[in-house]
Amino acid sequence: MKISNNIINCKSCVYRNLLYEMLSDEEYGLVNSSRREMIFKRNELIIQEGDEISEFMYLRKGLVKLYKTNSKGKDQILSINRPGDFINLLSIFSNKTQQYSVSVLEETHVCAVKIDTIFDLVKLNSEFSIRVMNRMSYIADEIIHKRFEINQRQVKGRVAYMLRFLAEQIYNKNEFRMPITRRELGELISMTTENTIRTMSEFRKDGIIEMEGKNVNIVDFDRLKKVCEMG
Amino acid sequence: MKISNNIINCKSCVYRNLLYEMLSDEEYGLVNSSRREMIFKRNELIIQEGDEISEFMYLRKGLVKLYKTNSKGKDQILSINRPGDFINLLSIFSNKTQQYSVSVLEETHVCAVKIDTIFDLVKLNSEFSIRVMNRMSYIADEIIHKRFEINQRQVKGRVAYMLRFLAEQIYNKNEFRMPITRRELGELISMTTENTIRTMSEFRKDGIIEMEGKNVNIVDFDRLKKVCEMG
DNA sequence: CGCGGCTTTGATGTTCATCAAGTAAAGTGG
DNA sequence: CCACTTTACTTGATGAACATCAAAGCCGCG
Repeated sequence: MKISNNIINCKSCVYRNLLYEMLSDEEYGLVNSSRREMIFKRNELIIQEGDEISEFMYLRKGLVKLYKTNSKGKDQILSINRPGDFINLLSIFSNKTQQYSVSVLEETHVCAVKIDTIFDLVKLNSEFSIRVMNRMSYIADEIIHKRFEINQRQVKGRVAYMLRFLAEQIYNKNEFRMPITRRELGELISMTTENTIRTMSEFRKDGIIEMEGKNVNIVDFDRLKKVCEMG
Repeated sequence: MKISNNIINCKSCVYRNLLYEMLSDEEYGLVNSSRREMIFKRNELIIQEGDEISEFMYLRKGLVKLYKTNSKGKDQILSINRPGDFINLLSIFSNKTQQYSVSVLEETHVCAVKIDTIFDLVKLNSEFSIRVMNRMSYIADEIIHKRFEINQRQVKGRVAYMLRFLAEQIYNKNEFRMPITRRELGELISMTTENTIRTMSEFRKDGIIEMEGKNVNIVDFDRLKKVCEMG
């Protein structure tokens, strides 16, 4: 991780609209003065489960995974998040410690604002409160919904679901470079690395995808959809 | 469902402390004037997934299940909730429609407050906002945490986990009447009814529990714990 | 260039879902 | 309130789905 020297003007930041647009200049000054900006490289840890929560963090750019480690040392990935997802928002208001770890899949720019500043803003500006609640609600619903979808499928359906997710929601393309290893893909859909790979190989043999290392091209999207919907 | 005639004085309500304690008398009057109270019997539906959200609802008394129905008509239970858990809180601030269904396991008293009143209160009272966020955060974390714990276990561990949950968190006793059917227990831990029953029968044969119909008595709690922790 | 982590495939066994079939309990309508 | 119908509960047999173990090639990085 390195502290960003080249601090980007917040006026041009997408979050100015998403979260801060209703703040007065004075209120926004509070954010800015308690804000720091960081850049993380792939595999770096942004948040460690169990750490004390002192800042509210959000992604300006990049891709991260949100996960928990169980007592046997195995990780379970809860979600993959992009800018707009407030990565520690869920725990911030009920816990003193982080409930999930967050690490970096693709180079990520993070803004961190002192948690006390967020509380101050909630007190000062009710529109801001509503926005925060809206984002919390949205993230919680999304995580729960995704786990629900994954849970009711078996292996083929799960892999298909995640490939669709990556193509449709992350990259908006049928061809992309997988941001996660096969093991991580397994951790995301609750199956072993071997079966994850086997299933992807099967999709390739069936002509649903092309695949070379981390590069994936979904050549028969309709059939992928069908597998995803069937099971 | 019937509308409660015998409206209980809110001053004596546990939620006066949990959620409303910082409201002024005037603010509290807003709640009261837009509030209605209902009583539901077992198996009645309080909230239907997809319905429009017009009220914020919370349990005064009782036990409910929160669930989603998949495209094949199968239910998956997300959580079992008691008073203090705000049953549609999670979706309220990001969705126009309910994301989960809620139905009754044990006779339940519900208070419903118009959603607009909640928004008004958020605007009027920032302490109230913080409380709402705290509860949202807590519920989301709890649902996600439970699914995480269930997911990493296999059948025996899952059943053991749920029996512990019922004994420790719902009834505070080793002997209780199961509030859910075997099928519902299966829906809660993502396994078939048959295997759920088989596993419970096994626990009985092994002398971990006694069981007669819906009545369960955990006679060897240490061993149940061990099964729960092992797998 | 060598070491560790990632990827891949095959063989094997375990876990679990499904099907079947019967008993028990609970709800429903005359 | 009893006959009837439906839903819940239970056990066994079977096979499918999946985890585990093993072995080997590959890739990237210090």
